[in-house]
Amino acid sequence: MGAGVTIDEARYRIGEVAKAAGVSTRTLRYYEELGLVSPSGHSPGGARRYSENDLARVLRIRELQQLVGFNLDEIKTIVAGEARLDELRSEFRDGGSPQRERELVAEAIEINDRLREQVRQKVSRIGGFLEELDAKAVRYRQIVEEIEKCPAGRPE
Amino acid sequence: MGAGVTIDEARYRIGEVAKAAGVSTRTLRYYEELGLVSPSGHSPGGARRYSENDLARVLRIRELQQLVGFNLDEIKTIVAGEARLDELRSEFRDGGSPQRERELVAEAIEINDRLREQVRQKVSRIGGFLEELDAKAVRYRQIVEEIEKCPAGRPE
DNA sequence: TTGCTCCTCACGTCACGTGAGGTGGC
DNA sequence: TTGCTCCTCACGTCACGTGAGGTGGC
Repeated sequence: MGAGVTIDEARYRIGEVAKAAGVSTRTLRYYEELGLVSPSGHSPGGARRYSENDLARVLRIRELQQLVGFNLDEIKTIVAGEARLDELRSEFRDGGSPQRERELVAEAIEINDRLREQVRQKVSRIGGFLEELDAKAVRYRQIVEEIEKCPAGRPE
Repeated sequence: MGAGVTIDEARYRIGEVAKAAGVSTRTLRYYEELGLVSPSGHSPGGARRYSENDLARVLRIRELQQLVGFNLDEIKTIVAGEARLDELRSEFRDGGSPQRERELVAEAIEINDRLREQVRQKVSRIGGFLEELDAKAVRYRQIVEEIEKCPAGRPE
């Protein structure tokens, strides 16, 4: 059922995807084991072949993992929601039921808003941390100046 | 040798420190095992007693771990450098050799600057990610509007 | 044919989580 | 004395790292 044409060709080897995403091949196989990203195809000999879309998924997973700090189980839920949204896009072009469209977009908005809130908090926390480091840098420079001014020790 | 007076009293139980730092008691014992933070004292019965300073160390470790993404081995190096700087402060007040002071401050500045650079990069990356999420949020809202405008399906 | 990359086990590691079984402190 | 918290093993888990030993593709 539906069009079986492969729009996004699977031509990247696992090592190429690993390098592009900054992960190990072991990591990609582990993600596949967990059902997070599977190669869109295989070579006749059984080697994994990834598509451009597969690589994008891996990059997305890394962002959620390293920048937001989700574990792979939470990430699985999020990317599943986003995959549903991709389905929606096809349905939308094919003129699916507007009722269902509304539902799916509402769901996507909810996922995205929750994510935004968490990332905003993270940005704020790490921004505060950076300010502390900057303040420290200023203080250190002042200490250096003080040492230079009285080279023979401290005047009580 | 030196003053043996405990300036910073060790009066917090492990559970209190754990709660205040948002970690488990297991985590605190693990940090101790690695030589990252040890309780400043013990009860007669052998229970750990932490000082205000110990808690600050734990919070510091968490920042470096969660916000910057260092592993515990890297963190050990950093906090060791900062501990040396605390030594410097005592030495400085006691009027130590200005030569040695200069060296230690220079070292502290280097550690701090490296840290700042990494955090800055992180801030920039996560900031970009947040912008993407914001853009997505706008797009989703536009899609909702479009659906509302043509409730009978898509024209063409 | 020679390298290089790929494959599947499978054990190791880091940063803890989670009981098991027992003792301490207001 | 009753809870609650603490103690030390010690095995489990998550997200991979790291070979072992063998096959595939330009």
